[in-house]
Amino acid sequence: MTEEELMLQQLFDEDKLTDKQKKIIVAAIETFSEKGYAASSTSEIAKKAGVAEGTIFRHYKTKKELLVSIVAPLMTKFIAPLVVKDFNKVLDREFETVEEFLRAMIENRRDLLIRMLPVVKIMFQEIPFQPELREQFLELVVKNIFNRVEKVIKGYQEKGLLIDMPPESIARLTITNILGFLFSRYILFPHLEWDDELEIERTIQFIMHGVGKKD
Amino acid sequence: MTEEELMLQQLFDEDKLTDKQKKIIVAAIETFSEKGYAASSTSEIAKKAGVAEGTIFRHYKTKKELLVSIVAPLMTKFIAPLVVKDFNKVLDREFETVEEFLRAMIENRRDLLIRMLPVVKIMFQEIPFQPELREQFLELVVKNIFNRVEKVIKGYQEKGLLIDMPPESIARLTITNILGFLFSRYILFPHLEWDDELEIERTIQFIMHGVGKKD
Amino acid sequence: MTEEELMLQQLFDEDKLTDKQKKIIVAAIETFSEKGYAASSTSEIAKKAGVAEGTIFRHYKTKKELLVSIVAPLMTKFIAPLVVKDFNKVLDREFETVEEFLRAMIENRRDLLIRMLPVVKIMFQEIPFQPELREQFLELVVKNIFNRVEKVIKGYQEKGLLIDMPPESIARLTITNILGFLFSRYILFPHLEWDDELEIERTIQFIMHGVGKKD
Amino acid sequence: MTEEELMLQQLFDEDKLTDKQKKIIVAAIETFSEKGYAASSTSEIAKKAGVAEGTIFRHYKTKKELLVSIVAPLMTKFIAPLVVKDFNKVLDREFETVEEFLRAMIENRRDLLIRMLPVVKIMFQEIPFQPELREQFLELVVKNIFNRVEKVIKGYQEKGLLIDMPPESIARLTITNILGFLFSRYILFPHLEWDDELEIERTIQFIMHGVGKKD
DNA sequence: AATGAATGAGGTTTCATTCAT
DNA sequence: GATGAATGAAACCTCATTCAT
Repeated sequence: MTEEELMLQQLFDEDKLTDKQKKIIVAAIETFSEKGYAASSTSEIAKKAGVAEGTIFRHYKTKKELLVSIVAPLMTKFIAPLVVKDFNKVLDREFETVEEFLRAMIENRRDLLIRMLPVVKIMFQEIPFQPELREQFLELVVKNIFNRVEKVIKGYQEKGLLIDMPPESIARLTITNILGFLFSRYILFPHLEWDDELEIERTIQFIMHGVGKKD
Repeated sequence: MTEEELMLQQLFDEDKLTDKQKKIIVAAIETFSEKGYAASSTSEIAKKAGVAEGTIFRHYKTKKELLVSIVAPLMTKFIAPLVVKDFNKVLDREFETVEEFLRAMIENRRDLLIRMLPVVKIMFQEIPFQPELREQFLELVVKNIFNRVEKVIKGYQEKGLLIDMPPESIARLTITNILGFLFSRYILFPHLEWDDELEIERTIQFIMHGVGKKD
Repeated sequence: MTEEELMLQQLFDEDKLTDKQKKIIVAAIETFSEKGYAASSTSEIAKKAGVAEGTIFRHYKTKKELLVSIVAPLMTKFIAPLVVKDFNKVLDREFETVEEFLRAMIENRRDLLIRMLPVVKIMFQEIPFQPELREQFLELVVKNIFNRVEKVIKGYQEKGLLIDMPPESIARLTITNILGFLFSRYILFPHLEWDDELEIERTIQFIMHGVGKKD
Repeated sequence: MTEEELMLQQLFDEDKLTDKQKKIIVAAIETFSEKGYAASSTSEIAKKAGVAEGTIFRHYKTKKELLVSIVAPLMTKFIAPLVVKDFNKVLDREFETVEEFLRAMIENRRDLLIRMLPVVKIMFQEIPFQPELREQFLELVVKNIFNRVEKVIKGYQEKGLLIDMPPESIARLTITNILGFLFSRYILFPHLEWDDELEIERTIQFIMHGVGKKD
């Protein structure tokens, strides 16, 4: 419960939520994440939250609104550091090498992603089926991240630190590897033993140098 | 319809399916893929297939059996070339470089994956929620592929064509990038314009050399 | 039950209704008529019909569709004799006086209206709230009846048997009195004692001569 | 709002209503009239009134009490002039002809009826379903009006101004026509164009002389 | 083999009403 | 007096599954 409240703080601290609302959100996240949105029943969520079923619908007009209200804040939270003014200037100054930049970004967002893992899971599960989520995701995350990240990539390309592949491809491949690691690590095979720091290092190394032997 | 029948041939040719069964499977694949398993109703599938609701349950005892009967064959089909005897010897002889091997593997399985895309989508959507599927997937695909692929990787490492990272990490990173491309290309953003051949080339290049400039 | 089935025969004989469907309709008519559409629950109707609640929704997609499917046939049935070809010619020949015509019309439709009384009640209760019913009513009943009746009225006016008031006003006033009688007789005060033949005679007399004393 | 307040003054001036109560009543009348009592929700009324849901139940114990508190005053208001002492003497002196009497009565109550139309609509809609209202209506309106009106009719019959039909029939037919006009005019087809004065004249003419040509 | 009417459990949502603040 | 969060019963409706034909 403590951990869930911490997670809620991260996602929802700005809103003033009543006690019951918090319980509903925690229960909904847990249920959606375990069984998927469509297979979760509001009655089950209500029971798990210790709340009358009607209470859910007093706060969220529909079940889908409950879903969106859970997933949407994650998106804005996730891109938060990217919408800080003068983002790239800061980056240029702070990180001399791409490795440092990658390591900082991964560290920076990893905590959030891990803590939000159930919500992240819900988000990726439902994006293919919920047009609202898809639009929000494209609007908030894809446009923002890709725009900003492409600028950063161009900067490093001009410094001669990255190859001349189109920035959007570099962005796609890089993000794929970061999410792919997290996905394997925390969603597909969480029960295997992982040396996180080592795997992150390997992922960064892979992104930078591939797996081919330089000779 | 012709395309769907072709797809069925690929997946189900060994079974003798009646005409109605084929229609049911085609309709189920389409519906599960569009709306997800839990959000698809058997009545909708029956309507789309042009059969009576009862007919579905004559062939598949439950809705879940219908799901499994659709997804399971894909897994065996997918790993088919890997279970051929002397798989790695064949590989060793045929491919002198890792690039060639990767290109061949991607080309070889890509057609199947793309043609089966709706089924692939269903598979990945439902694996987290259906223990039966998860077990089958781990047993058939993960163990088989990783075992075999690790052997191949070791072979190339001995030839000095791959870096000394542990084989399972190389496998993970490589597969992540291939699936990551297919996922972005066909599931997340199928409506964007893609130059497939080019992106595959870039993915292979990325796997081999990363994005850092060699100097 | 026998009477309800007779009523159903009148209203629905052309459709092939299953046994359960008939029971649903009978129960729905009874319930809607007693409590009003909005205050009737589908579960109550199902219980009264001796049917599972789901069965109602197999035949009628929504509760409103059930309402419409009950009321709509009444409208077409009611105007049936008016859409017979050469309606007015027949009338002209058969009835020399307006009184005879009125008496014939009242007799002719009265049976139907009385037998259908619960449905008639439902219809008038719901027309103000259900746009679908209102439109159907205007389209089928008002346009048809008024058009035809106005022709008849003009015929009698040309013969010098009716005063020169505009036909639509004569129609409105006449219909008002017929329905007003039936409404008072069967809906407002059914428990009072009525001499039907006498009241009909008085209503006709009233329509023809008013209540003012001719001197 | 001004018009609604005027209407409220007419109906409710004797009670000391708080500001919120007035808003609740106005909102309830509007909602009940538009959608019917059973299909109106207290939450919608509260929203429309700009008060909290609980506030309604502070003033009216149940939803039905709210209904009754709206409709009941109309009944007493409506029969007000009829319960004035020496009603018929006054009438006898003032109106030499039945036409004048009818015209005066219609004019006199028409304003009230039109202004109160939403409440009238509610009243007629709900009388068949609410025993309380039905009893009140029978007690206050029917008995009072019929008793008094029959006396008036007998007076005119003795003067030789009305035919010898039983007074209750004359009353029924007359009232039918007046209400029938108002019902058609304001409830069934309010959107059609009407020449009110003309229709009233025709209704009076019809009541007095019918539609048969005197020859 | 195929149908489709029927089921009843369970889904989401609405609602009148209560009560702590 | 007023609020509005909370309730839980009941509303409408959906659905996987069964079974007589």
